[in-house]
Amino acid sequence: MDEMDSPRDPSSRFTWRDLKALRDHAQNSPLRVIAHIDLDAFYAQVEMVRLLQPPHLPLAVQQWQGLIAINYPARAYGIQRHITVKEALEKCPELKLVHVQTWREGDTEPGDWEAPEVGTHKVSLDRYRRESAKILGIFRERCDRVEKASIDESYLDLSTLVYEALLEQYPQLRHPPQDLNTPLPPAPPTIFDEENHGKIIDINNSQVEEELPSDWSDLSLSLAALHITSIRNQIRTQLGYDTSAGIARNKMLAKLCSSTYKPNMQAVLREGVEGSFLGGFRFTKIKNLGGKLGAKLVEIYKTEQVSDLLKVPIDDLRAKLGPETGAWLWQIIRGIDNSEVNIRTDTKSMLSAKNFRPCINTTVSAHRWLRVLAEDLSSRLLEDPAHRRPKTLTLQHKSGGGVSKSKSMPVSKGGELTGEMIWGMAVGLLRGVEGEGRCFPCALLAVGLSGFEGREEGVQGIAGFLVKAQNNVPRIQDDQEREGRKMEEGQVEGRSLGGFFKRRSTADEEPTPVQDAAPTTDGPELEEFGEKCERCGQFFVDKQEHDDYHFAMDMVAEERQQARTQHEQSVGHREKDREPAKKKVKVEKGQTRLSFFK
DNA sequence: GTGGATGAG
DNA sequence: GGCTCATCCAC
Repeated sequence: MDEMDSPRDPSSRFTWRDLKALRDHAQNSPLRVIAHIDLDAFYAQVEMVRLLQPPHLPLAVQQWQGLIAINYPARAYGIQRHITVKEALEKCPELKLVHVQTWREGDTEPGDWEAPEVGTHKVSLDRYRRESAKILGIFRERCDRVEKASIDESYLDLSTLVYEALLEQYPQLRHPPQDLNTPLPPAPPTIFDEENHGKIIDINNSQVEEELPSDWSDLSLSLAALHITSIRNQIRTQLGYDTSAGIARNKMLAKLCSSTYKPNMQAVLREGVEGSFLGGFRFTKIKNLGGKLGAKLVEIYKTEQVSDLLKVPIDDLRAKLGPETGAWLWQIIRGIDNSEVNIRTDTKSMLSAKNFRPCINTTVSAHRWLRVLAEDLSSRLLEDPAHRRPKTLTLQHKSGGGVSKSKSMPVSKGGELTGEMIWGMAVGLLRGVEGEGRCFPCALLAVGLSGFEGREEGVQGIAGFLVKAQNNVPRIQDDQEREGRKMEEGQVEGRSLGGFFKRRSTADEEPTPVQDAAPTTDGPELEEFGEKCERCGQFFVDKQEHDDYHFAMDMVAEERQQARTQHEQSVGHREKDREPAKKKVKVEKGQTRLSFFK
């Protein structure tokens, strides 16, 4: 049996250990299956569904005079992101334009104003956040490991699901031998078809079947692709949205994959073609190489092609980029990416910002805008299902000259964090800015909340928190060659040592102990810092600052009342963006064979 | 903990 | 370009 690479060699390239690693969604499992899903022209689709626009009509979402989302029919007219509304209409007079929702001062909720003015309104993305949450809900319903990457993108780790499907479909995999290094039994042939799996990326086309004998890796990808097809169908039938997806060994490849055949399409990157697939890309397309690090690479190596970088020895990369960044790059351009799918879904910070053009020049004006930002934040706070509180509040300020600075302060514990409280704190911080130097003219104000205490979802137990995800670190570290720690060569491990110890089979795993976590320090008996305010019950440290809060609050109280009555008069139509919108439910192909996953 | 940089969408 | 969000680092 010493014959190398015999085409008829029945044994699998994978071992039983690899199969267990798949079950445990280990980051280094060679059978790992990751999907990346994103929504096509997301904001535009949200408006199309809401307004019952037929899918073939051109539509764009507008923010002031710019476009922030353009649906595919509109793109066919050559309408792109950076052109103005005027230019877009010249290219396509029948273009349907929808402005994002906006707030005005005193509004208690954002509205659909036809022609909001940049001087008096602030945009609100709430509608898209809400739709995003619904979509995420479906992902999580169908997959136990979901990472929300942005408002319109998610990663799904399908490893455990695929493992379970494999066992169900191939019972011979249920009985592992003593020695886990034994090769798996031969895999049955895998047939991909575009109807059910999506596009199959094979660089050399027809030869692939010959060059790549089928193995369990193909089966894994196949099962994953079927599941993703089903999930995408669910998104379309329940919510009306088209998505694009990529299915591959890891996050980086999955993401590149999903963008290959947009829109409304998915692609599978088969085992064995990763190299040639990646080699064709400009490396600036790879995550973390789109900015300064990528530019630095271009400068050093005078190329943008991944294929050229493949010729550079690892030592050279490490010498020129620093040991960690160099090692990371060496791996990433070879398709090696062990970064984990991070199952955290609630956001860790919130920011509400407003650019001023032209700049604002008075404290009064600044206070009024802060009020709007604060109201935005407090309403978003209310929608947080976990009802969490931030630890820190930050005020950002950018002067007319472009100099930006930020100030932050702890958020004292207590009752509900209202818009007025947020506003009061922001006003206090602004006062600090004013004290330090030129505050006006002011080009930007932003208020942020961060340090949310996570009553985490707990669905996954604590396993995920024990792993520090050592291996995800691009960075430009010019001078400092701070070696300090080891982290050697290509093999960035970090995980999996405890893997087999910790986890039993998924079937007999005991319910994860969630709620005994520890009462933490939170609680009524906790001693508060500082002094308690007679008026509002808040605890404060800096009396001056807290007085400012009340001062500012009183000052604008009457203006607010005024603004409110104005608002009520002008609110004409405010159709809630409910509208079940049964859009285009056409018969979906490929549903029948997917049921085993459910 | 705070404030700046960087990167992404 | 405007608006969010995340992570890392120096202080």
